[in-house]
Amino acid sequence: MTRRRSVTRLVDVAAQAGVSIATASRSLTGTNGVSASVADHVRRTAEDLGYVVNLHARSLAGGTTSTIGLIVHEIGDEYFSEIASGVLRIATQQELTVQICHSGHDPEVELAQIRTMVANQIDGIIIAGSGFVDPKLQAMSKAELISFRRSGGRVAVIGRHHLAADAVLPDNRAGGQSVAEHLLSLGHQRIAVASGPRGLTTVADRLAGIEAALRSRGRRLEDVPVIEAAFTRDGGKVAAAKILGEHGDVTAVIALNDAMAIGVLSIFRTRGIKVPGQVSVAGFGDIPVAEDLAPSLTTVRLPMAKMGELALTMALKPAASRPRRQTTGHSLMVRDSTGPVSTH
Amino acid sequence: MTRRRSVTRLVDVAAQAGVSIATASRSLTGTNGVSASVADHVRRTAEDLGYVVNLHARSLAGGTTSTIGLIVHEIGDEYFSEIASGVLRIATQQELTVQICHSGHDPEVELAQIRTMVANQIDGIIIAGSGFVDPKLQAMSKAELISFRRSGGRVAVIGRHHLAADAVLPDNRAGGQSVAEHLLSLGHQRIAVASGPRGLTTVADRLAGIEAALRSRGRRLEDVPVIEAAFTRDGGKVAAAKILGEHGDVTAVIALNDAMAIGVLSIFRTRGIKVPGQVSVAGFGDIPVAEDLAPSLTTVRLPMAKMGELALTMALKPAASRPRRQTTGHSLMVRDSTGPVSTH
DNA sequence: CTGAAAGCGCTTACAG
DNA sequence: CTGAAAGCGCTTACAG
Repeated sequence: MTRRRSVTRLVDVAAQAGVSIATASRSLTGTNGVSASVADHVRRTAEDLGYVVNLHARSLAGGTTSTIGLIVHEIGDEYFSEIASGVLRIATQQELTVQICHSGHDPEVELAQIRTMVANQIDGIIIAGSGFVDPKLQAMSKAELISFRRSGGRVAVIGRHHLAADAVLPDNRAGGQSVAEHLLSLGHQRIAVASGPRGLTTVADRLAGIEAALRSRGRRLEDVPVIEAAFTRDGGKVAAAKILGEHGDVTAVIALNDAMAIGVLSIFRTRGIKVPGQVSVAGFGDIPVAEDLAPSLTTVRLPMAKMGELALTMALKPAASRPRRQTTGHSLMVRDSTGPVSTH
Repeated sequence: MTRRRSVTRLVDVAAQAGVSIATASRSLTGTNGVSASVADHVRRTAEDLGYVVNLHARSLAGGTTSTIGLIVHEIGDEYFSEIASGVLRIATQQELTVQICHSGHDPEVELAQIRTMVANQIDGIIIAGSGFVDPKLQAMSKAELISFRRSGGRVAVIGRHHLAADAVLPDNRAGGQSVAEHLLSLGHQRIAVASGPRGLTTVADRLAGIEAALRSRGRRLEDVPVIEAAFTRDGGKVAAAKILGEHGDVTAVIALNDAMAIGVLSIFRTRGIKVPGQVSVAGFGDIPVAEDLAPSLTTVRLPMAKMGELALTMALKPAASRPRRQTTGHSLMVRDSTGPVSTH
């Protein structure tokens, strides 16, 4: 954009304080080897002059940036804004700058964003979106991240990726199992799943958990309608409409995230379907509003903000020889949207 | 952090392509004055080598960064994540990097964040939090922004601030008036307000709108209990409890944002208070989930994502001689949480 | 403890 | 159309 007019520079501070720029630099960065009185004087002078260091110059000269990049699918989605909130909490605390961008579930966009971040000499990258079941889709991103790591960059991902990076692993599989078992134990036999794209690892893992629960009762996932739609509220609406149309006999719906569950509840409300009287509905994630829905939503709680904190914390540690994994727990929040299967 | 090992630099590309770094630079930035064939060759070479420009060096040499800063109170709040989503939409489109940070309703934190951004040679700053009624609280921020603008930086704020910057002005006053009139016309005489801190301009403006509606019916704001609490869901709970305890006769509650309204609904549900049968509840903002609450929330719709888009769009335009203001509209979304005053 | 100087990786007048 | 060179504002060996 426009060329910036010159502002106060280190050389101005040094001149004003009557020292060399080397001493001025050391005083301001807190490098030792400067007498306390001189350092103090320089700092005061800088303050008086309203000096702020040019981070680009510092980065170029010193090789550090103190900034980390955060890639989310869509910040308007509460799942990601909670994660982002956790990341920002730690970042503020560590005086780190955070760059944020959308990937929109698109591997090509993700790759472009990673490249931009690398170009920005970012210190670390956190990828918070779901991975893809097909490793080919992220092969380019993977190559980019490997070279980034090789040059000293740090990477942490949230969720299962084929990116060979430190990872925070949400308890998707076990969570899926818990919620399915909950419904099965309430007597539900005809369960449908409002699912996001099965190409996403998040979706695949949650489905795998549901499958495990079914298996333990001698049933198979293949016998359960899994309706794929967008991993959003609108996707939930689409899935709900389809379930109503094609599988009118279901007594329970598991939505694979809370956004979809909200869409399902919305359609059911519109169509006058009683929840949980006629159909039980469960979600996944436990975004803050889940307990304020009516009926309040039974869902699998994942510690989103905590996951953001963990990811950044991992990224700040020196790289290990092999990728670290940190699993989160989950808890099934049983609320009002699920109940025993009605027997009439 | 750690010093980065050297990666492919422009000089490597130039050597490989057999041209000077000046020509290589021009080819890559698309500056004209390079023969098409040479430029093409350089670009291909760069691609082959996986070259990505060092933005810090570019910034230092050229004075541009292509990055903008976004300051929100808290990204976990849907109001701000919607705004951020709008900002990111435009930013992606314009190939701009976005730095994001929390201010947490704290003027000092805000000031520190602004300074960091200025130090980062950011091209533009967007402040999305509410302003403060007391101009003194942001005097330092204002000074910082003025000097930032003087040196070529661009600033846009969302909401009323004493910052003398381009502003997107949410329709807070008119919105407050609309929602109050809605309730008054439903026959409600005893209305309480679940309010955020009155020191925030957002709160003050919404209250002013409510006051205008009351005045037009010959009533005064002073006669209405305005319960101040945190501008969050928890604050809404606190306010609701207080209203129930101290003003048990109210028939309607206006919450000054949707987060507070959700808290109010939550308490009312717990206490078994029928909405809108016993008490009507209205919010402000229309976050996406508002229509999915039960009862669905009557609220003032503000185009949050659009506001984010507008703010960045303004910031990208060359500065005008005097601050521009762009007002948004609002619409009252009448849903199920408000109804006529019960007459028994 | 302090300073002169090299160098980080680019862009952009300036000259040809 | 192309290149040699200066310079952006810092940090950090290297000398003293």
